[in-house]
Amino acid sequence: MDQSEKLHGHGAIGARRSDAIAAELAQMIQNGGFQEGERLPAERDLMQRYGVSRAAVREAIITLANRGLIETRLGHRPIVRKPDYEIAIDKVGNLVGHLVVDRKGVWNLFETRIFLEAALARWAAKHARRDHLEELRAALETNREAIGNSSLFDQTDAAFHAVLYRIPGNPIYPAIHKAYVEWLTQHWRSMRRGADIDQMNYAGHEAVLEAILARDPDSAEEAMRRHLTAAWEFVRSTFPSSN
Amino acid sequence: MDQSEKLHGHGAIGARRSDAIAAELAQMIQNGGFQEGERLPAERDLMQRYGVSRAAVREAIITLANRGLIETRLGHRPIVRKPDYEIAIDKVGNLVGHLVVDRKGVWNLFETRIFLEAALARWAAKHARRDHLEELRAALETNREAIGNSSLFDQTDAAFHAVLYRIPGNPIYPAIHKAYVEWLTQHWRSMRRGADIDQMNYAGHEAVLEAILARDPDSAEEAMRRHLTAAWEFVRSTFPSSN
DNA sequence: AGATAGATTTTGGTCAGACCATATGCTACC
DNA sequence: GGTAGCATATGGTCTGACCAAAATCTATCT
Repeated sequence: MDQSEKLHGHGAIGARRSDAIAAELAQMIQNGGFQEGERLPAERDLMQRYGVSRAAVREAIITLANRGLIETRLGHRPIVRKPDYEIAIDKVGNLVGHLVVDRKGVWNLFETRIFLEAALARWAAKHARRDHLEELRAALETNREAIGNSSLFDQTDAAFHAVLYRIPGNPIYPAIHKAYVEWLTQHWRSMRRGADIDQMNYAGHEAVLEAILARDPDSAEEAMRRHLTAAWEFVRSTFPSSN
Repeated sequence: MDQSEKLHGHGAIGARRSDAIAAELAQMIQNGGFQEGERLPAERDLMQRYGVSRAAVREAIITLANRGLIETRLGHRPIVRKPDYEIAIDKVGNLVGHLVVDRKGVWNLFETRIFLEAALARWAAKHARRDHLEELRAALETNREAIGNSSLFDQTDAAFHAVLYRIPGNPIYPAIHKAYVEWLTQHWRSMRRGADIDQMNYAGHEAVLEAILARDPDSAEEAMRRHLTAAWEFVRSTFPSSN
């Protein structure tokens, strides 16, 4: 197949040559034409292969790099990467950052978290295996020991919730959890608080776990909703009243 | 602030100048330094403002365009855009394409859909307002009339589910629904089927609505799970047995 | 022979200047 | 006053060059 012919051929108005090249390379990466870790041809090779200038090739390379499909380093040929769910969801953050700056945007996001975690708690109450329950117990204990140490508490807090995201066994859920933590955390990192707040959050976790252990989906969902709604009250208080 | 100074200063190894410029412009867009619809300065202006070559400016521009923060047209200065949730999620589709090609990847995605819609059905049964119920009724009726017309049925099918995504009043849910439809549809578009399949899916919708109207969350969730699980059986059958 | 240090080559990052295609806007003519 | 045509602005592309970092090769030393 003559690639340059093909690329020059379809004269979609306004379409950059680099876009066509990027699309072509992206498809080759997705279809296995390039394996993970493999190195892409050098820019000077690609410009010959596609019959375009180096600028066009570079613009395509940069597009792929922005998508996370390749890694670029000075002096190196680009390395092929195949982003997983976490990386993919991470990229969304860059796009919607402006939607999550005001109180309403953060609330929309937080509301989906409450909704999802309530459903996860319900799921755990119905389907969690014994090893999952043990994980939850251990995470709760670690969380209890961190009461009073703000940064450590946050860490163990997230770890407790993370277990719930792992229980369904679908890699998409942990990726979503990571996104929640990264996007939402920055909004309450600056919060001053004492051990009493930690104590309250710990109590919330405890209630959730108790309901799960009792195999009571309704209570588990309710406990999680109560816990996260209470947490939201503090996030909300950190926002300027105008927004 | 002397931008060129700043940009040349932090010599983070491997960092492209265009990345720094893109980040700077992206922040100005998000912070309202540029309003939606406004036009960015010309490339030749930006190269002077940042003290870099036009290639560097162009690479930054292309990065922003890929993120959907600006629109570029030949002969036009770039136009500032602020992507909403739907556009953002759209962009992710490019990234996870390779994760949604084999059966396992599609199942992971479909499983989250079952999980989410089951929770949405539960929510609707508990909180749907009268106008929501009326919307559901109307959507179901339209869906019934489309039985036998495959493409029209798919359309009204999606429309019925879309109502459920709208009920919580959070714009993130409809965006997710759009993503599901776009990412998953292509895997069963090619499916041959008769009116009997439409009839089955319609019956599923009907059962869901009945449970919601009866304000029975458990039944609503159960009906939705049954409906989507049945739908999955057909998607699954379209995959090569090897994957 | 193997390891190490230095020279050469590869390769991405940047710059400069030019030309083309398209959109915009001005100007002169009707 | 409206319209056609010309000048201008602007994005898209090309060519060729230079720099910096990494990789590779080579010669030297142990």
